[in-house]
Amino acid sequence: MDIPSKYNPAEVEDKWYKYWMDNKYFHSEPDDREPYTIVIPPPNVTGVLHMGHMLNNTIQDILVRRARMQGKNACWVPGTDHASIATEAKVVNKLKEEGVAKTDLSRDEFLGHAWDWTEKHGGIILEQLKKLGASCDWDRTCFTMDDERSEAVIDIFIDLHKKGLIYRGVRMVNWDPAAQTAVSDEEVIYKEEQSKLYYLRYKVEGTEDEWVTIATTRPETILGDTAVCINPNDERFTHLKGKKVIVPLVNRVVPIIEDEYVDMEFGTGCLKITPAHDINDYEIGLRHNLEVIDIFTDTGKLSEQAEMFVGEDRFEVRKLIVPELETAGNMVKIEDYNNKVGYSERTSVVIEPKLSAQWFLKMSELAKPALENVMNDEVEFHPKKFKNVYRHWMENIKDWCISRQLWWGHRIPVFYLENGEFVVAKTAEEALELAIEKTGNKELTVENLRQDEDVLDTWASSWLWPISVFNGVSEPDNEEINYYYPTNDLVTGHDIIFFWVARMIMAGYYNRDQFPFKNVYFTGMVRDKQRRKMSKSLGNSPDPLDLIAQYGADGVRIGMLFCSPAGGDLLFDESMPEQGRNFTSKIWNAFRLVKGWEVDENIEQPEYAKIGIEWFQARLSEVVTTMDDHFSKFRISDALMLVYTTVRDEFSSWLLEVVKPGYQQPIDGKTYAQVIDLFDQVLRLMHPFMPFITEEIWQLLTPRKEGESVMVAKWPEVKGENQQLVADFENLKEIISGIRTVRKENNIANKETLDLAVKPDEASYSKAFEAVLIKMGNLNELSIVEEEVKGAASFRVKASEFYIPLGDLVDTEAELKKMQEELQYTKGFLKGVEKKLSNERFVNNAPEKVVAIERKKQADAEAKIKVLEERIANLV
RNA sequence: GGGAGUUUAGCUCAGCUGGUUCAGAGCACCUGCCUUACAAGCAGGGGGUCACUGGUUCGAAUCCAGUAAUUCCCA
Repeated sequence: MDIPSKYNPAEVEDKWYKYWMDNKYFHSEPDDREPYTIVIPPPNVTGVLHMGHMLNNTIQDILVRRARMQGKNACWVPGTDHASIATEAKVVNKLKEEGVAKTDLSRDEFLGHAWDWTEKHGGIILEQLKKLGASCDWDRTCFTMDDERSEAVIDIFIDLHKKGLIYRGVRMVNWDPAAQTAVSDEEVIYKEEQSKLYYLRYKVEGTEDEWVTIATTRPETILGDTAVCINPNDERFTHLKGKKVIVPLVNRVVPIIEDEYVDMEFGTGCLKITPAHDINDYEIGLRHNLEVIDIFTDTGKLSEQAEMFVGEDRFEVRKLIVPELETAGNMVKIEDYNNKVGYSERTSVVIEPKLSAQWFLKMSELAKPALENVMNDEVEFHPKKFKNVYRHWMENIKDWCISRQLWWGHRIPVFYLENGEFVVAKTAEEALELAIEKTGNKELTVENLRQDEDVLDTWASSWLWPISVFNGVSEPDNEEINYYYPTNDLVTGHDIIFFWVARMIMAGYYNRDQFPFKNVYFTGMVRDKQRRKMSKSLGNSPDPLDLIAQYGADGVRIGMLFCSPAGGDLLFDESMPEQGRNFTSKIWNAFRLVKGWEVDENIEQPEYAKIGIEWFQARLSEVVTTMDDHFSKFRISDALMLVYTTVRDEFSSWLLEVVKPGYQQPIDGKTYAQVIDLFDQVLRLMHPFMPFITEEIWQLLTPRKEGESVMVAKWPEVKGENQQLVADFENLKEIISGIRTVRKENNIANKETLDLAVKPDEASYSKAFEAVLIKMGNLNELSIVEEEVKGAASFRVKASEFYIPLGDLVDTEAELKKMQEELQYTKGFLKGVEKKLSNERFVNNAPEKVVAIERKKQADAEAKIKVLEERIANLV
């Protein structure tokens, strides 16, 4: 076999991905095996793969591949969401560039363009996930706006409305003037900004020169003022009670009202009230029955109601109104001021609080089981700390504004009659029936009904995702939903815990009285080395596909995970995939070594090989146990680190070096077969993390049948456990390490053989390992002695002593110094132990096991001190 | 303003029920080595007042209180 000296991921990856697809290994159908299910957090249909997706999907793939190897019926459902606002914004922009305004198009025409866009760009991201090795069941790919998913959204709307949980109300919403839609509280990002605080004075009605000064950051909103408010407890303003003031410029007379909301410390203690454009003012307005004057249009320009600057942009007006106020004598002063301004997450324009009629979903009842079952760990969060965050949000939950003033999305299934009443129905025809029933007017036609223009929030479809991908909303008793639901694990960023995770849990309990997933694994954010978020505008985000091309998918996958503790941020740096790639090289070279051996079936298995293999099998069992433990606790990066060190240290540096035949010598058949088997086991452990290289090597390691694959091979089981063997081997490693140190300190090359004399202590020296010791130490002779050896370098492992005769070379001074230091340290150590043991309360109160350990430490230290003291005495 | 988290080696972080190998890992650094699979490597090595102050305990990185720094979420 001709094995290339360098592993070439580009050649290998596409080949095996195709092989897996051709063999339908990713595909799942319900059967009698235990299911293991993950639904993908659907990425935006028009998005491209970024580093966050890489992390997220790598983790999902690891979980799903391992489950598959454990014999479960693993099903990872992929898909995308339609991202109402973001996609519509992109389509609007594209049309604009072509000289077409959205307002020139009919709804259907616009949706045609949106679907074109979706078909052109949608799915790119899923194709990119294939490059990463994602083992999704692509036959199940879903889209939040495909027929089944759309039906689910409409059905659930109708159902929730029937149960009285959906209502229409006029509320202050977060208005995005660019997208011209309401957005949820979660979609508003507050940023601290340097702005100005304007002090304006309003003349008191009926006085010549009496004024009231207020402070505001938004002077343009005075045009919508309908009151000035003072705190009833504020003695400074007692004289103003019951009076009226004149709003500057527009000269509207408005009342001075009293409300304890006003902070007496802030500004002047007087507050202007603009009920249409501030949530707090709105609530005060309701309490005091104030007029509401909406001075903005949906695009953020001044409306007719403003009376001035009509048609000008809101920020332009802020500049224009200041000189006007100065001229009119109303401007008292302007101060610098830091305040927080809300921006739309989608369009990055300043959010305008605006009154409008919207559809809301009542949350309090839905939240109850969702909160309870997270707090009692029915649904487990990893890491646990997110339970706090979740609880806080759930306990203060507000109704969810689910309507969006957009066209791209699920149109609200509400049909208005001409008299303003409405019916809720799946289709216009059904709506007509209901309308006739409601009005008793048989003359009604579809023409008399008008469907609500708005669509539903994207999350109103995403929250059904774990159910709707199995069509479990519209057909709640179908075979698939019964088999795959609830799903096992959800892997997602902690930034969408409210948007999505919380709402999915609510939907799960509402629809099926069952959690949607057992575990939620929250990943951190991928940031750059300076802890900045990866973003397009900063240009600090590498293109994942470039990274894959450069380092291989396996290298990128494990590179990302090396530094990715659960829930912690990941500080990405190119050295990470580089380290990942280096590790793939390491494995490749180990493979080349093994496959390069010539096998001779006539040779007996050497003792060293027999022991080395027994040891590694025992050690591997420990590793499997620890791995399973790590996975059960979602310590994915710990699991990876364990694989990494096992391959590099235990497998390559110890096992392979131990069994390796001499230069140009053949290896015996038994050892070879056993090493191949152990290599196979190791590849299986590595496979979920690095699927491609493990498949390549696994296929080349030994002849395989068509259709076999490491990805469906059995996950290694614990066998050949032997704690004593592993512990003894650790002593052996220390001895060999001691020999290496002696070589180094005395400049003795590795190829020069040495003699070693051992003054053994039973507990720390096992004769069974001598064959390995001779080989790994490159020893000429190994002898057991009862007395110390003079003229030799020495070292100790536990209470065993080792001598390497060096004749004249030995530096007695240095030896002595070394031993004195060792003695001093051990004495100090012993002192600490003795202090503990002489404390009666320790001996009486501590568990027996702990005391026994201390006694053992004491005995070991005493033995070592004795050895050292004798040796020093003889040297002096 | 309210709440939560974090603080352990130069960096990023583990440290699980207080007790062994409790002060660890990876990276970075330093020293050897082109040794026969691997220099994208191997063999070694140095480095920490576990933020600070107190408390509980036979025993604290670990539990409690306070202080400081810092991050995030919410308003």
